[in-house]
Amino acid sequence: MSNAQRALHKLREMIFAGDLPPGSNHLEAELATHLNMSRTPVREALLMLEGQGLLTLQPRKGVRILPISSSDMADIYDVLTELEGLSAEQAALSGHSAAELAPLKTAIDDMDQAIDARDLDAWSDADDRFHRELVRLGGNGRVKAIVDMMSDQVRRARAVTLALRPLPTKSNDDHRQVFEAIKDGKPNLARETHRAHRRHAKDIIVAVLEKHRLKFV
Amino acid sequence: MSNAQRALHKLREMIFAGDLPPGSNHLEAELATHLNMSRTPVREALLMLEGQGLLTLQPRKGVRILPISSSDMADIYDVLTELEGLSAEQAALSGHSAAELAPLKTAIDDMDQAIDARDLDAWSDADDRFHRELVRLGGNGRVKAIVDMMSDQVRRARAVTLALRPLPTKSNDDHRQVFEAIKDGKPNLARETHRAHRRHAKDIIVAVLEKHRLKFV
DNA sequence: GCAAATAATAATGCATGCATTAATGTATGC
DNA sequence: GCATACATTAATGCATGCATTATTATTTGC
Repeated sequence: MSNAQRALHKLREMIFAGDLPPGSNHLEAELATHLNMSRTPVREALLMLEGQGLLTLQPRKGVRILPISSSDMADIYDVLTELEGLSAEQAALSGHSAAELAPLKTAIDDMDQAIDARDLDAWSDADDRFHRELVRLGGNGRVKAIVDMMSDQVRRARAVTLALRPLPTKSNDDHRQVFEAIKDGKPNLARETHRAHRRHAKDIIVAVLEKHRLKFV
Repeated sequence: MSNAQRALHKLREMIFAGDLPPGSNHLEAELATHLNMSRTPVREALLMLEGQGLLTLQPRKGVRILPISSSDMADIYDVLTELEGLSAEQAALSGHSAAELAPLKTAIDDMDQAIDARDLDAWSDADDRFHRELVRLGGNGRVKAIVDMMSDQVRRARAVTLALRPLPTKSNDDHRQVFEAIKDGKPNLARETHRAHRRHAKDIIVAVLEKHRLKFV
């Protein structure tokens, strides 16, 4: 694995772990020293992360980790609503076998378990799996790439919001309905059910972000 | 303007002009010589273009300009259908003034003129303007960024397909209906009308690409 | 004559150093 | 005392060169 790849992964980790918090600035040289390599591969990694919307390179001001406002999150959820809705529709149209749908089912069951156990991390992990699997079943590579990027942003915001909101006990009913619609080959139902699910999730997370926006820089 | 920026723009031009055709391979050093700069800024530009899905960097094989298959184009149009549909909906919800909607109207009128004059380039240009303006009116920055990227790919494919298909005399009726729905504040109508328009366009371009896929590498 | 091993070639990945340029601090004139 | 000009500082942007590594060519053994 190249140094640039290593830098990319490490910097992503640092961003998601909060070592590089939203709104903070960092010099290329600092990051290079920290990563124990020269500026060249670090710069390459930073350019890629800029393309992914996680930061911007500001000449002479350093690398700025982009904050996520509530309106950013609204935009992101709107995109997710459309593209995951499309994925649900396409998945229902594809006539996937029970075996192919198994990971989706597993994710839903895991969420149930996590809710019973009041385990936020486990729930969050299973929720991610559900949405990733849904998009995979949709079979559109571009959608997958876009949703992955947007999900990164959601994950960053979730680091703040998850502790601030109740366990989403109800959302798994939605997931199960989407699953059934896909299994039964009902594209329109799958699509609209999932869209409604995402719109609801958007309202919740945007409200939480608005309420606690002072915590964001 | 930095050399890296210049390289980015120049390489994009070369790709869209067909100087770097889909499927072709090129060495970093060659490109750097051609652009009259060192490999470093060229490499930075290439990394950005890789992020935009126009090419891939293959160690020791050179830069490969990505070909566009008919199934790629189907995926891309599906994304455009959803996100532009969302934009039309949001634009209709925003209560834009006649002045704000003027560029959209102008683009439609220009397409009419281009059709009368049998001017494919002018039509293509006005069509781009219409879609870009629609997305701008939608007011979602993420949607705009994604649609811009996908539109680049459509433009690359269009370089091949435009000469192969008849002037889209009918499509301007669709555009006008979308415009009216936005002006009249009918989000659902705007959304569904535009979605139908894009689905139709998808069928046409995919059919053309399938028929002439041998021309693509 | 063919296969495998080895050598030669060539392109990338990265470290390094320097020139450029923006930002900050200092001094000078009014 | 304030504003403007100048000097200083520091970070980036980029050129350069080299080490690494994959590919190709060559050789050698069978």
